[in-house]
Amino acid sequence: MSETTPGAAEAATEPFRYAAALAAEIESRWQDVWEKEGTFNAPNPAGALSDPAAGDVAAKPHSFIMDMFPYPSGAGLHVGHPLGYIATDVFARFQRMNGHNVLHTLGYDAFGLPAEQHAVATGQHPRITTDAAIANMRQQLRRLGLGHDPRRSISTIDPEYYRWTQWIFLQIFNSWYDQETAKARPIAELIAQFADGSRPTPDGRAWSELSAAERDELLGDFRLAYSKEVPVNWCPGLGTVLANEEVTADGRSERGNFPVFKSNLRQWMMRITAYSDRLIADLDLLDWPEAIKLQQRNWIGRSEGARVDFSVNGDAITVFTTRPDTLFGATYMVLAPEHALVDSIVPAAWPAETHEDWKGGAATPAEAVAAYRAEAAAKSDVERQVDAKIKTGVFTGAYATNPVSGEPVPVFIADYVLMGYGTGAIMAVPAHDHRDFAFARAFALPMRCVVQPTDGRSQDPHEWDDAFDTYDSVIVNSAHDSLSLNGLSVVEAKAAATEWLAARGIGEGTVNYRLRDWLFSRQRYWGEPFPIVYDEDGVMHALPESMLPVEVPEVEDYSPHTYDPYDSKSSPKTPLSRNEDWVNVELDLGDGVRPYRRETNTMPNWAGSCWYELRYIDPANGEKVVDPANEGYWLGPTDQKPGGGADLYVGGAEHAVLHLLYARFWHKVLHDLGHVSSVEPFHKLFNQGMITADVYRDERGFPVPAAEIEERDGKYFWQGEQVKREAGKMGKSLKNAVAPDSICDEYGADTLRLYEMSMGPLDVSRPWDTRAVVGSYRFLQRLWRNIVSEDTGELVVTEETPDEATLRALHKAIDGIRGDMAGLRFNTAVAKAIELNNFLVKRGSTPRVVAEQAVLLIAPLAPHIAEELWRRLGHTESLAFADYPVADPVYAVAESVICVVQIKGKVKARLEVAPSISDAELEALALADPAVVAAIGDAPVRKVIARAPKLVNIVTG
RNA sequence: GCGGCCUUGGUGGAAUGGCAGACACGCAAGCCUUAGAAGCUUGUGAGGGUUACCUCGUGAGGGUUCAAGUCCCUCAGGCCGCACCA
Repeated sequence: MSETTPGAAEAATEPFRYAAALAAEIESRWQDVWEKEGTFNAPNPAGALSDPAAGDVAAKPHSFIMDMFPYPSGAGLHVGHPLGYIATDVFARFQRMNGHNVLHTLGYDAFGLPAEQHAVATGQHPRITTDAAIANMRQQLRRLGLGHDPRRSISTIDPEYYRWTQWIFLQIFNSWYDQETAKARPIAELIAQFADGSRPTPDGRAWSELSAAERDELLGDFRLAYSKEVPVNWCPGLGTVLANEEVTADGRSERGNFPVFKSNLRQWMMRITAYSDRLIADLDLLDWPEAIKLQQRNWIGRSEGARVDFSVNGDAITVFTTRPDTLFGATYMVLAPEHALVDSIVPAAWPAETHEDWKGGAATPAEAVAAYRAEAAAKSDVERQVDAKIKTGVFTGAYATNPVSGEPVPVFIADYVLMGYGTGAIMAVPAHDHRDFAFARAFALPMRCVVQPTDGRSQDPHEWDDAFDTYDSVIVNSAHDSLSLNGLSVVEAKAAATEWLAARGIGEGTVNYRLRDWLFSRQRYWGEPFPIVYDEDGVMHALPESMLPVEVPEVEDYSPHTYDPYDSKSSPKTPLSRNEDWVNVELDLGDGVRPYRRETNTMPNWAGSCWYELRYIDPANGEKVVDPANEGYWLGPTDQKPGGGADLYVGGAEHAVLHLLYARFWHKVLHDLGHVSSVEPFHKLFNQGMITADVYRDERGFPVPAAEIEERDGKYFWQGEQVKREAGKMGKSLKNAVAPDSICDEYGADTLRLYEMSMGPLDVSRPWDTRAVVGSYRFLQRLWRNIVSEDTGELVVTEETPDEATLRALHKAIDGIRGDMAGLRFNTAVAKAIELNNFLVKRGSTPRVVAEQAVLLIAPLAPHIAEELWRRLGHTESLAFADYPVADPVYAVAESVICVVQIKGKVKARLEVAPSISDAELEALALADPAVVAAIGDAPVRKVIARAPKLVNIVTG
């Protein structure tokens, strides 16, 4: 490739030409200047990063512009990765030129699975491979000329960073959610309530009578971070448990694509569910894409309904339903197989006349239940979903009583009812629910129609093909002495039924959420250790702040303990537990030196990214997670940002319910506890699209190197063989990755930046086309040529006063580009800059004042060439803080506009008119135009619409 | 199944309800060059006409409007999210 590189060939013969060699020289020189002078260091109002020389920064407008920080992969970057970084950099530079104090930096999210897997594969310690990957990435990104504040570039694996991750964990651990005030409070305040009796303990004993273990257990039910045995997603192939958000729709791990099983394990959880309502409500404060807000709302899944108690042999089974109006139609019940009440309701023998199909072939109900449970537990989530259409289950042998009809209803267990949602038990209304209908058909259960069908079917469900689940109808067959729902609409009946239940103490209106608590522990080496130890009695102790950070220990063997991916009976083992020297410690936690065992789970890789925006603000603060003065300055709420948060956050939409939900949750806890003034971490969110690339596959379907494809007559060949082309992601595995370095080598970083920004709107995916990059390169060459001679390197700008046409072209460009920049419409901003430049090319010469404005206009997009031209135009200061051009309204409006005259919507004439012309004048002018008169002919004019100054439409006939 | 988004020349894309196709790639012709590459100039939605110019045209069909790529409805195709969530 190097032989055909244009820059290399030209460098020797044309030293003054803006080609690769000159671009490379300019770019590395300016990158050095920026670094040496600390051009992009943003002063804080307080602390180590404040700068007296910067004046009163508090009085300056300021912007905090962020990227979702990268995971440093060993594979290196392709051109798709920096798209967002370039976009935020362009905007950050634009805002800086608008006088803003701009905080813009980039850190590294470096704990996590891939680094560990890479380390295991190469036999190198994860810290070594991760550091190497970060160094490589810094190198690649530096070439792009990103204006970052290097002092703020944190890394999550730095002990000085994760000591604060652990500190925040302790804040969360030492808090509980007070439903009364709807906010987190220190756990000490709850203990005080128990101690002084203002809050009774569950069993009524005094707090002082409880053992340490009992107190521990009780507080665990309140803490926002707690350890508990719960059904979790166990992934034997990875050897770790996973959060719900990390499991794909088809029941596999997002990383590695291994099957995931439900397993009851003691794990760390975060009580994110306490914040369900606030996480939904505060979305209204945010300037986020509606699609992302919707995804978060759906993920939290608020649904209003009722809890209803069904009695079984004196016990009550509580169900959650969104349709209390159909209570009369509940003809059986289903519990999740894991439901705690199952064992207590199962009778010794099958009731007389039990349907054979209900028994699952077992001699007793207990055997049937045991067999079904075993079967369900062995199923992976994948299998469970594949089998979703076929309803399975067994009868428990018990009957419950329908609270409104008083009828006995059989109680089943079935895996279509999930333990994790609602109460893990349902009332089944087969006539009006598709799943219940299918189950009832399979087990020959009775059905009752209680909602009047509106599609012509009869009221006998046994004649139906499927359930009738429309809300837009009225209730029927639903009355007894004290309650009649007949004739009520669905909405009215819901309220009436709920009220009736509440009055009798057997139910109440309630809200249920799909969101579950966040599974927060992983069986990994390469993550933050928990600042938790256990004493000899197994009682948990949080370490004091003074013992932070708990460093990741150096070990011989850091590989995870993985299993056969399908071995659902396996259970997790933590790599840290192998290291007895580290696990067993002697500490003085206030009552003398005692032996303790450390917690050996580690935090998930999301932990570090849950709060990094706070550390960007105050990276060197050793006293606090962030100085309130600095937090308030950069993130504090304002009229424009009612919840506060970073001014712009750019990243991929794939984090919609992972990182973005977790980070909002942590931020709210820190807010409640008084550590931050902002309620939300990110005010404006922008999702950039993906850069896609053609994938070429051979006959066997394997990708072949895209760079080696030859195209002939619309067909594609690799090494003489015809191959197929398809659209795909860009990446190493598809052999179509293009490295930013290769584009920089061939054209320069400014060309790459410009090309990426001009490919299309930032928020949509677009295909990479290496051939098209040359267009951006040519533009920069023409810009250069308008200002500097290619033959001599001398300035060629003229000292003339620009004529009016030139001023109009300039100010029209300024006006348009300014608006486009502010709206992140960089593609059209580039187009307008090219138009201005093309105008100057045609003009034949460039007046100095116009050249300077053009250079400033393009500076955020192509900063190196702009700095160089600015310097050559005689300026000694960097243009990073020069004022961005402002359009003069006198010239931004065209002197004359072409008005189109339409007759019945078809253009018949064009008039050149002043922009200030009135509708009436324009109408008169149009009707007098000979072409218009001719076109109208004899037809009567029925109506004339004039929209000065651009359009007149004459309606005839 | 539920929810959301998208569909414009050969390609990427542009168009506050007001001249569809800005800008760029590609392609074609020309200039330059020993030749190529690079660069420069001109042209480039489709069809018709010698020119002026005419007709058609934004996935398909319908509607609202003086006027629709843009707003509404139906349908098709594609993408994304959720999914046995009671």
